[in-house]
Amino acid sequence: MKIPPPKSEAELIQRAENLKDRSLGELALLMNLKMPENFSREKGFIGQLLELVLGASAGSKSEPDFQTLGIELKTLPLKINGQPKESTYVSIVPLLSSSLIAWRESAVYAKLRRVLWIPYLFDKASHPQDWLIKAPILWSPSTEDERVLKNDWQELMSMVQMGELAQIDARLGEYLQIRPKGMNASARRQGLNEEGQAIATSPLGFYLRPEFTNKILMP
DNA sequence: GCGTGATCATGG
DNA sequence: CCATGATCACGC
Repeated sequence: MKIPPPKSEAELIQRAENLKDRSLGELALLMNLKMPENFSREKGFIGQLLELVLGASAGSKSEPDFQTLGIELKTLPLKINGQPKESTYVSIVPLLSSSLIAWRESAVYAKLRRVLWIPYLFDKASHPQDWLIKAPILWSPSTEDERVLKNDWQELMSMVQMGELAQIDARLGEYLQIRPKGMNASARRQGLNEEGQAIATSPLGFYLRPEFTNKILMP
């Protein structure tokens, strides 16, 4: 079952709204996919299932999922109280960007300028096939959201570019944080030290804090 | 091997 | 309980 990409934002929204109150098992059946035996391993399954169902196209590229529409797709697991259960991965942290990057030219902005959020109820008490999809939210950051995101991004990227990797941890950033993003703790990438020399470091990613995605759910 | 899709697992 | 740091599968 191959779903073509949506031709317009309106078509994408309509598709997404048709998924409301449906279960993950239904969608997997529709796409002729088997639900994973071990969900704690295939962690990306739900995101990939929704990409397929909605006709997303970017694959593993560093671009928004719906390239021609400029829209990023994000699934968002909710606790039973309706609040986000986890942070949301945005993109890899560029460790070797030699020149200064403008916020609006960044991968983070490219992905966050317009996001289709698909929330779903993550409930450990039931099987993932019974988890329900909630109403989609097509979102763009408000002026104030963008101000904070840009500020976080600039402060964190400044540290990366100044070679202050040792001082970066997940406590920095109001909405946007940096955390490891690799196969495991021994994964290595090339970064810079304070002298501008190449050093080995962990691969890092930008993540949105759950406090922020909760504001998106309850504007 | 790297980036995307993310969630897991433990300490405090 | 929850955030931080660690981890897993897949496509290319």
